[in-house]
Amino acid sequence: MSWKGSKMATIRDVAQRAGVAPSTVSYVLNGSRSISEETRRRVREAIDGLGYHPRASARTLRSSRTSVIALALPRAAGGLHAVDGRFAIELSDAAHVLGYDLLLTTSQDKAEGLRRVALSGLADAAVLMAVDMEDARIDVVREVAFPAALIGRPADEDALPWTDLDWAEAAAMTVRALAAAGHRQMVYLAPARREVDSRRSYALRGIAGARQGAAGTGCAVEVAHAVDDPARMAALLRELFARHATERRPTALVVQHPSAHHHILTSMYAATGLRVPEDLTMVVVGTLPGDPPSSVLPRVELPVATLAAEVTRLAVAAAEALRTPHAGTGEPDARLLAASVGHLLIPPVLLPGSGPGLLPPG
Amino acid sequence: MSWKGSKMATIRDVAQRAGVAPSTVSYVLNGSRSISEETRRRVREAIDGLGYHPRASARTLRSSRTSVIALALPRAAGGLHAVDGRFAIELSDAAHVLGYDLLLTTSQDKAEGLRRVALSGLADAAVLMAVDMEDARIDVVREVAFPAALIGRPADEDALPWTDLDWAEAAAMTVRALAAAGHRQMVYLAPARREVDSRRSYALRGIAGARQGAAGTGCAVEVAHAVDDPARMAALLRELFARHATERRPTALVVQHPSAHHHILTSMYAATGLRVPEDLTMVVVGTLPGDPPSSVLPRVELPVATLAAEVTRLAVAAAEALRTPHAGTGEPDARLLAASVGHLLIPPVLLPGSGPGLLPPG
DNA sequence: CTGTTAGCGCCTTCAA
DNA sequence: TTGAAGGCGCTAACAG
Repeated sequence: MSWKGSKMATIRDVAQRAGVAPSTVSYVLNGSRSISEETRRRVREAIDGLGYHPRASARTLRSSRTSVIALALPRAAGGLHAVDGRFAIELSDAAHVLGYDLLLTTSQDKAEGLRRVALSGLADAAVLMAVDMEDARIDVVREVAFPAALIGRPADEDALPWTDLDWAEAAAMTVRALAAAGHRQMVYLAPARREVDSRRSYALRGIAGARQGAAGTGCAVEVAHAVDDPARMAALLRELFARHATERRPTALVVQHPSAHHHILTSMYAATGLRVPEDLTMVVVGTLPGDPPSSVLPRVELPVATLAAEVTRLAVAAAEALRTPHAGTGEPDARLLAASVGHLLIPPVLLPGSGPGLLPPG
Repeated sequence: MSWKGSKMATIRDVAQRAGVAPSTVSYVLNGSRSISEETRRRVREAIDGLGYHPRASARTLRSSRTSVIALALPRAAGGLHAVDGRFAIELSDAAHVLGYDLLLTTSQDKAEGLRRVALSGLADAAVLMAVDMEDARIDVVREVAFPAALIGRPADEDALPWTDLDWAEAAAMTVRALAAAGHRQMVYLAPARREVDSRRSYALRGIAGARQGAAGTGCAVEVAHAVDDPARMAALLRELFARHATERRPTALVVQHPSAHHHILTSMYAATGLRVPEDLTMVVVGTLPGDPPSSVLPRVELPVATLAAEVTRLAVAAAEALRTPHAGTGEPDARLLAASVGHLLIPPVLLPGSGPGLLPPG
């Protein structure tokens, strides 16, 4: 078979074996011109016989297409959310569906990895995960005119194509639903303060949505920030729920910190003496689909697979737009890239959970 | 700057601007021969001035090195563990440390993705995650003589280099520690039956270790398999802990299903009326470092970062071994590849957790 | 210490 | 419907 010790077969070996020209083999391979059935069969046979497989580097050098999409993960301090890994895998699947491979780029210092991948032509386009409101990586891809699409809604919505869950509406809808169910006091436990300080889009929009959802309902919504340390989180929960007289104690807790809600759920009783859901209604925003502990609670899921598929589509579209020469000048046009910008804001769905729902305890 | 609309700078542009030969620029770039300080400086200036960056495809075509490592994720039915994504990210970091990028390959049908990546020369080596005792991907990489290393200990330990947590010892050590603390009856909740049916290495070895650990202690260890569905899991917990008379009820639960222990922790009381840790000692095997809900429990952590670093090292070593010509014949030798096989079995550490430890309730 | 040159394997225009 | 030939950008062997 195709033992790698000797030289591997090339397109010329195939041509020779099939008794045709190398170009004919190439055409058979990528079907860009009509080939007689007989020739095609002979070429196919030679390919199978030699175990031939085209070399990606030669293809890319010639055609300047890689069939690779780069994924720029954030990798900020402390930010090792389970959701990042889940996205990586879903994106890999989505890319394969479109005929692409996925290259991981944990961009650490000022998006250096992303810039390197773009400049060295390792990928045709990039997907940027977990964007900040003003993201340095956005400047990088624009500077080097590299096709890219974002998971996350940046402040400048027209700079690049993006897709995102509508976090603001997710939070607002949740707060409104709790208010309608009769809650008067609630706590919105937002992502850790570091996420807010680094202006992560989902965190800021979620908080804004919670405030906006409360407006007009007459509900009091206190916003707090999750902390990583278990002991400090327990202290925070005590502070939030134990400092009030019983009749003024919040009756609902909305958690937007996706990686903290397990911990909250398991430590709530020990920390505050309150049981979920008997003594406290808890709703989670941004859970991963298929997570059993979340499925008992009312929640808004983060549609990871949909987001992955959509952002991949947008990235590929951007790559194609850049490759297509402009009608007038014959050159690929930066404005064309901007014009191809598309958005997709996914409307949140509030799922009931298998528990007693949103009604206040008692 | 380096606007992509026009043609991008090549090594010849740099050479011209610096007044040297293209090869000189190449040598400055990869330092494989001594260059005068003056020349080096001029070349550097030209590179910066033009915003030049070498094209990866040209490099690869010429040198047949990609500086890319492929990661073959399993992607079996239902197997979307949080640990997979976490590994992907840690591996990406580990690869970057060694100067490699990481290409994701969600190998679905009979490792087709992996075979394609190997044959098309997209990567220098592969890392195979979550291997089965007899893994089809092992046959694939051997068939095409592609350098690879495994996360997970296969049945044939000498086929390829691998690294793994010593799951058998982790389970045995846990059971022994519980027995020493005074437990007489315990439950070992192993990974889902599907993991066992597909002969996942960590699952089989964990179960074997639990049994072996029990032998000689006089302890009764019942092995059960986690299930995904919350309702069925609750039923299982009831079955395991509620069917015995109180004095014969198991007093300890060891959970090896890494993605299920959150759910078990949150649903145990509702399902059985037992509280952790007041009424039941619970130990978790294979938790992810930094997971707050796990840190309250006694546990054996899965050292993801270490495993990622080690397996990357092994994969790169395998790639280099294959590239090095055999002393005698001048050809790279398949036996050399086999001889370079290395293993690393990481000894488990039983962490105490922030709770009351291993002592039986009451 | 530096320059010249021959490809690596493939795609694609041009010619038949 | 097919063949011949040039070159994508880079590295490394050979020559000075």
